[in-house]
Amino acid sequence: MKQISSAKCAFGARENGHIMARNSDETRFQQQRDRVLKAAAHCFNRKGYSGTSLKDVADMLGLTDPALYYYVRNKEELVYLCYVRAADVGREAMYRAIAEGGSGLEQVRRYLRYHIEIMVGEQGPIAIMSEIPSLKPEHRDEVLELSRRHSLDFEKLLERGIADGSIQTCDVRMTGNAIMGSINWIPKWYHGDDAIAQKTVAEFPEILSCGLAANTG
Amino acid sequence: MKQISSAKCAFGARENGHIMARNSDETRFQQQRDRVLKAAAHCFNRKGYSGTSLKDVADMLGLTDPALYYYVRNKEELVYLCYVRAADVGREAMYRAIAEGGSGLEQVRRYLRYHIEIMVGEQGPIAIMSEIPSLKPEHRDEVLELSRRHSLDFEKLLERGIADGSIQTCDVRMTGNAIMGSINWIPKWYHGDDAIAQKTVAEFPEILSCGLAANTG
DNA sequence: GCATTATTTTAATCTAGATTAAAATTTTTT
DNA sequence: AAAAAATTTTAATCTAGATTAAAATAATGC
Repeated sequence: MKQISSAKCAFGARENGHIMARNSDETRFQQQRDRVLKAAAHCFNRKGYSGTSLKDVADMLGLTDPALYYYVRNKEELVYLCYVRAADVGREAMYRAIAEGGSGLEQVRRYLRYHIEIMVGEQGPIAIMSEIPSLKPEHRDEVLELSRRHSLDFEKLLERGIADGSIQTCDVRMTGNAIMGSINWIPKWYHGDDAIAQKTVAEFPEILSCGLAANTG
Repeated sequence: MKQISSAKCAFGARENGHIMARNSDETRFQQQRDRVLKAAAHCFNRKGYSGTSLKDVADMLGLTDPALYYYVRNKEELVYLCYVRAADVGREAMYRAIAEGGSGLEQVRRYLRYHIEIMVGEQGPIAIMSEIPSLKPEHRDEVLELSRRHSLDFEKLLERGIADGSIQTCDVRMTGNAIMGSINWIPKWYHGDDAIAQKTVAEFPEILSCGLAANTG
């Protein structure tokens, strides 16, 4: 009985925003839920949304499908949380990149590196946002909003670089679309090979930004 | 009765490769099926795979869902055909670009323009390949093969440009991943606005290739 | 060790939406 | 205009996989 209440409390915490865990039980719950989200992201990226059943996700964790309902209300919410998590890591990467200052171009490069490091690193896999439209309206709107805001933030970064002369004049909207597309597509071809992860982190940020640099001369 | 036979014939033609239509009836059948595939691509891109029912697709065409079974065996085949079509337009764009010759960089630029023109133009919408993993094995393997071959062809193009000095040395695999990701993601943000289509065709190829050009000097 | 709470399981439901069958309509052929 | 073929519809099924209920197990606090 109380477990439902506790679960509800945890859910409430999530729904209300970012309330700190009040005790170690909630922390454990959230840790487990994170494992669920990672497993789900892995399955969604590898088997597609319709191709992954809750059983697939549960199997990865050595659980049985109904156990997942202890952590999420339903499959829709599972997807939703995966997407919120994906948005979070992007925002986090950008936040860190900006906090460290430097020219616009430097910040862009750093953001790219951080975001990519996360996508191919420990914290991954990050779910590709393929099924936003089948989220329920409130969730869909929220994720779209997060996604839109991230794009706008990136465009602001580009504008900053144009303003400080480190980035050449360009259509920031289209440039943003291009670069974000590349990043969002990574999970399509990256499947956990460490060597490729290394290479991606080393090469990708440069590839994505080498066309941006202003001609200094 | 015979209608099934005729449908089978049409299916057989597709399965066997590229047999020309023997009479106008088959042409009409194929035209209608193309309309079905376009409608499906539109729905999949807008509503996600799991979010689009066959009824959604049928509604777009003023049909009823079972009517679609006259054109495709099942939903899986509908997706499969959408993806084959997507692969076709990419191959077609590359073929045209190469046929017109020029330096490696010129060919790359032309390919990008052609492919993008198709994606935001009349022939669109082109389905995003989000659900390859849930295709049945033979279909999945075929689509993956088409996709892989296209990537390799693009990498060859890059290598040609590097060889002839029009493109600066780079990791062609990663560069290909980056550029293809941008292109594949287009349907995520392009939703049929003609003005944006114009802009995309004008800006995108340049954005994607401006980092490639060798420093001539 | 007992009581309480948290977590997971087993065993049923439940349902949207894919699929099929048969009949009706429309088109083409002769 | 009748017959044959092509296309679409209406009316049922059918099923995988999500979801729920209740019970069982494990963990925690006292």
